[in-house]
Amino acid sequence: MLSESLKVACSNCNLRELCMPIGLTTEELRKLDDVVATRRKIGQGEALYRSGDNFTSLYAIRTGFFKTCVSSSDGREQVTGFQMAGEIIGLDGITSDRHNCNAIALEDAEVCVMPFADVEEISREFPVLQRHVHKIMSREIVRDQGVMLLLGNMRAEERLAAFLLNLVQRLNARGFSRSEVILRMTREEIGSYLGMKLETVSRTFSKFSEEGIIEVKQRWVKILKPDALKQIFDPENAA
Amino acid sequence: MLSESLKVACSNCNLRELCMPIGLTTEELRKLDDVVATRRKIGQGEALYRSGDNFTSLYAIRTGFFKTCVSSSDGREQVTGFQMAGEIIGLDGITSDRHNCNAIALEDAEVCVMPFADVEEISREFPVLQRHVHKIMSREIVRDQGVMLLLGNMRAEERLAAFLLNLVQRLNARGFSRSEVILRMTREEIGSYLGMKLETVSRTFSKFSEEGIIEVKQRWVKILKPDALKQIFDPENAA
DNA sequence: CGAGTCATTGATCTGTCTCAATATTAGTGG
DNA sequence: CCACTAATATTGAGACAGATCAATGACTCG
Repeated sequence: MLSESLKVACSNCNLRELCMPIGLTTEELRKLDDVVATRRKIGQGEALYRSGDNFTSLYAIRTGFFKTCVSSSDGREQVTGFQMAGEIIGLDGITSDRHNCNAIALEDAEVCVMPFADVEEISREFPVLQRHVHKIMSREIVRDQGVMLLLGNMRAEERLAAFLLNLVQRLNARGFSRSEVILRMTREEIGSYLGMKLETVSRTFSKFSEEGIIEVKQRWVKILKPDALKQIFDPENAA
Repeated sequence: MLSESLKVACSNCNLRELCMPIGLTTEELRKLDDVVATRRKIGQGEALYRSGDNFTSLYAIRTGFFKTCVSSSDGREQVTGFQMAGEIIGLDGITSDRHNCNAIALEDAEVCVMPFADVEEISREFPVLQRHVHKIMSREIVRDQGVMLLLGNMRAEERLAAFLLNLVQRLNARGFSRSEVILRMTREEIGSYLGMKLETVSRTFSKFSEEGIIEVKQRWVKILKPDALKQIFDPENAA
């Protein structure tokens, strides 16, 4: 059995229920395997791509954890998202054929390289895949709208609560614990994402901890009262 | 001559250099005319679509001015963007087949209705159009990243300066003045978009006015020193 | 012309930032 | 294996940008 060639196939990737192959037939999956021809490893702290780089491909994260960030000309940096296994990054490059943000690995990572020309070609052939690509882009737009709501309307505690819940929810969908997380990012990166200073992030963690809602020890966080967290950023709809 | 039928055609729409038909051949344009079969008028204050509505179509704005906004379950509203002639709205609905935000006309408006299934069909036929649709979605993602940078990193003055410059730049691309604007939105809507309270918006307008950078009289704004505005939110790269 | 919406301005309050000191952890080389 | 260094995290005290509360003014539209 060609275990090597099996490895690089979407058709038996254990992320296929989260990633690109979602809802495809065997036939469509086989075609997709041709698109995802190569893999790429990125060491911790390294960039998968940087703002200004030529755009050629989308990337499906196989393992590892990324942040994407934009920076203004005067050096201010804004983290625009954190991405994990099964998520697609690189969409920002399509408009101008150049990437518009940096994608940095927060731990050693591996991605599947999907040349965008090939993605488009196979999309023309398979409406199901075409729709899926569109949904992925639209999902990113909807996510961004949620971040705007967070940045524009919420207070520090609400932001951090929303952040934690979103993180564990996504990790849970990947088979990890719903209550324990090892954060892959620094307080500064969390703060940048949430529009607050690292000291405020740290203080807010401590506050939650004092209130018995979570337990924190540096990067390790345990959620003791998920409902209390929900109530913080969404008082009406707390479960 | 069938002046009526000419009117509903992309092929002789005066927005075709800004909107969907960008860069298409005559043949492709003719096909696009079939997609854009209908128009719809929306009165001031009315919704083109609301969060939760079934998603069926994208909309190209022909005339008028829109805001899009999301609201959290506890009633907080965040304006996520202001859209004008030639811009495409509705992309948020693709992921879940339901719209995820409200699109409200800020003045009487008319849109071209583009059933998304038709857009996808013609995209499969014409790679140029397919790429264009992808670029439109990617452009929205990049725009959203810019808003995140604004909301996460900038102070009130910087936000308002960036907002004004962006607005006149887009109006200018549509043949309007680069220095005078009639704002179509209230101070509260500007504030919601920029993550600040309406009083702060008003005060910041007044401050710019005192400094001789702009002239303001309610909804009417004249930009006297565009470079000074640029310098506020981008000290390094001011023209 | 009158009622309602929207904008401006003032006075005060507060959440978050800033500056600063200390503590913890991870990484490095002897 | 341990000391040393650099990076990261926590915590405190004080300052400030923007929020809040409140009153007045301007415009719009039936």
